[in-house]
Amino acid sequence: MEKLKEDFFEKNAKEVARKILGKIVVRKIGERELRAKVVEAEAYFGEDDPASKASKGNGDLKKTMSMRAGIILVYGIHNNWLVNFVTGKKGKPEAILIRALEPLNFEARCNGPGLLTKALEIGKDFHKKNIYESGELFFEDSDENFEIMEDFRIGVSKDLPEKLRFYIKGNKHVSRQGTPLCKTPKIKNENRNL
DNA sequence: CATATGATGGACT
DNA sequence: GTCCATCATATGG
Repeated sequence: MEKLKEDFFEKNAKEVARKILGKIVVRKIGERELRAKVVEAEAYFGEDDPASKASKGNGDLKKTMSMRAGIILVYGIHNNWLVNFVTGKKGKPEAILIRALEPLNFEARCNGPGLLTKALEIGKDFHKKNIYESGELFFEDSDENFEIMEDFRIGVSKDLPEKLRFYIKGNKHVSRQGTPLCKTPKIKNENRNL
């Protein structure tokens, strides 16, 4: 299968989050090549998205999200690294968060954004690299067919009134199949430009 | 430098 | 379902 190119990621984050499902993440570590299928992803926007830290004046994060599509964005939270990929046109702060993977040729738990970065040995050193040139982390296309579910994002305190989380129905590696926890009410946001 | 704050995960009821 | 250890960042003095 072919590597996914820039045009795949240049689209709206919501669309990319949906279409990345089923695609193959390839992580090369020396002689090893880890392959895993994306089973869950979320879309984030740097502006007009209260769930995104980039919306409240986070300089570097927002700047990175505005970079060219395909830039790898690594963000630390609690004691985990979360890996994102910049989407949309250059200048638009958008990204997708990879939340869960199905390991294909290795054994590891990848049913959560913090776990998959550990399994694939992705750390801050990948921040601002891109998936075209590094050769250590990229995506391969796939034409697998499956049913896509959508839901509100997980773990965010203030979500948009819009379903921006996508996952493969029935896949055991998805972090949560049921209703995600969303402690605070969804806020309204009419002005965003998705 | 000090402090606040989670895009978490796992253990537990 | 609930609780909470733990640490990379952001931000303010």
